[in-house]
Amino acid sequence: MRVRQAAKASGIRAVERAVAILRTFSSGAPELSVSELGRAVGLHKSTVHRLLGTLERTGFVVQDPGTKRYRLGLPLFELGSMVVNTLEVRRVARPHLEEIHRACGETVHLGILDEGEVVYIDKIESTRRVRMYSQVGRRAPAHCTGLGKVLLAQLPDASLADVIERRGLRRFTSKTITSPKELRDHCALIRQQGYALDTGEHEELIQCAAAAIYDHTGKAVAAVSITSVAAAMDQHRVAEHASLVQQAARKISEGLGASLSIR
Amino acid sequence: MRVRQAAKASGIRAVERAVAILRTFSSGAPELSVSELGRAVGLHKSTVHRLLGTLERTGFVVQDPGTKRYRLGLPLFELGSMVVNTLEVRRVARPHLEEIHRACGETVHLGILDEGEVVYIDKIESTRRVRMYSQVGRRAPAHCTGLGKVLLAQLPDASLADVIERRGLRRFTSKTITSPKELRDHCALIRQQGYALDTGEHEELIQCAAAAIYDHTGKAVAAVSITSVAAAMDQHRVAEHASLVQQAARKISEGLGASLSIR
DNA sequence: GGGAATGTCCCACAGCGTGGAACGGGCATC
DNA sequence: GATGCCCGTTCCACGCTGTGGGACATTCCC
Repeated sequence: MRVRQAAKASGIRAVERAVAILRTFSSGAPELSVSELGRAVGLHKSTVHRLLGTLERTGFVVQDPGTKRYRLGLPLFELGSMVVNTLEVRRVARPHLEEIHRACGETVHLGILDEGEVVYIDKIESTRRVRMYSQVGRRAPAHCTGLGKVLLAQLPDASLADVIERRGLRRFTSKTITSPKELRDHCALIRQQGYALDTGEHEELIQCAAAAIYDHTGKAVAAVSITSVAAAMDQHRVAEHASLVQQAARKISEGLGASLSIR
Repeated sequence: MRVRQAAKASGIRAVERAVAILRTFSSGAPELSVSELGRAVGLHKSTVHRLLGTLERTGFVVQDPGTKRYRLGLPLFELGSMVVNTLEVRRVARPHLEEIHRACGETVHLGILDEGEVVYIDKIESTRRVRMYSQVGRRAPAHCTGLGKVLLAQLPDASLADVIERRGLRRFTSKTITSPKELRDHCALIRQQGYALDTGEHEELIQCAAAAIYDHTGKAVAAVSITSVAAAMDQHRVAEHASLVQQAARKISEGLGASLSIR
């Protein structure tokens, strides 16, 4: 047997393996076979089979009787829904996201920072024909997205440095900020102007304006953004979007009990 | 040690226990302590503590550093989102749900049947002041909800009997159908008219019209419903809602490849 | 019809998960 | 301020339980 992890505050192996199996499923590969999973997590197929059997009896995975392949099950969806449904910010923000959407018709996102990455926790789809593709629950890098940058800008210097070190500053387009110093300067600008712009830094044709949401302690807990296709944008629209997200972010922050004086 | 389960095609105990811990979290109790969890699942707190530690390192739970209590973590949300995002019916149905909502302004639900219960997989909130409370990801009984009944009506007799036996026909209001025979007759009516009505059978003042969605094999895979407050309803509105859900359900079914001739 | 890959089942071994006990800290009660 | 209670956490020896190899039937593809 191949040793994968050299101990280090070891957890329960069977549980870790079960989780690893679950996390192997992705949008690109929503259905996997025993053998595929075995290769992916580096385990003997009999071991994987047993783990899958256990997970199936809990409903966390389901096996297609025809193809014998496995998918994730609905109980996971229920647990996952609980996570966001109990996120107060999501509840409070929803009506304001709708208001933004009514005002501009573009895609509106609500996101938080987790482990140095952006996680989309709510979304209203653009009514326009050309749309950006995104999904609630997915992750995106922080250093090249509006939501991410506006949240990074609120981190203490040490935390920002930590994120940069752990996640790196991968280049996605010619506009992507890949130098730590440049990113720090950019964050200072974001703090000063009160919103972040992403001008094709993650995907070439996508623009984005984002503003941070604060809780009652003054901590930035989430951010709201408007995403649009760059071609349709001019200076005026950019300013309008920036203004919309700032207003909404302020109202949501107030809804979370943030005192009016803060920002 | 107390034996909880008398074997029976035993799975991996540690994994089953980990899942049991995760499932102990609920909307009503989104934060739990080691001891609470220990009591809930019937395990020694040191065992629970170790399982939680493992789950924490995978991100499935997070511990509040202050209160020491545990919550479910975002990775669960990600996995759960994947489950619905890969549900084709949800993608196909979304625009039609929006269309219904524009037409009537009421709460619109998309739901499926899982283990004899309704699971809400999408929702558009009513714009009216008085709203029904529901959450995507939650479950509801099938025998007393529009979504549930219209899906039960599509089950083979044996499957319906199985659901009744396993879930029972619990009474929620004076209108709730609690007799198997009555439910079967009611299902026949639903099949005949092509939609189901819930007139306060689950919650006193809530009315609901629902229609089933079929996939390319002709199997009912989901259902769409309009929920409204009973007081505001008259015969005409009921008929309108029934018509709306039927039209939408037909279009969604077509989007899933159901042949036009079926229903 | 052969060959390879698959899913499933079984088994003996020892590695790993187990729960009891013990420790330290926080909180309410007296 | 002392007391007792309950909490979360850590440690450890024991023996149960998860492990992976192997065998088998089946399916798929050359």
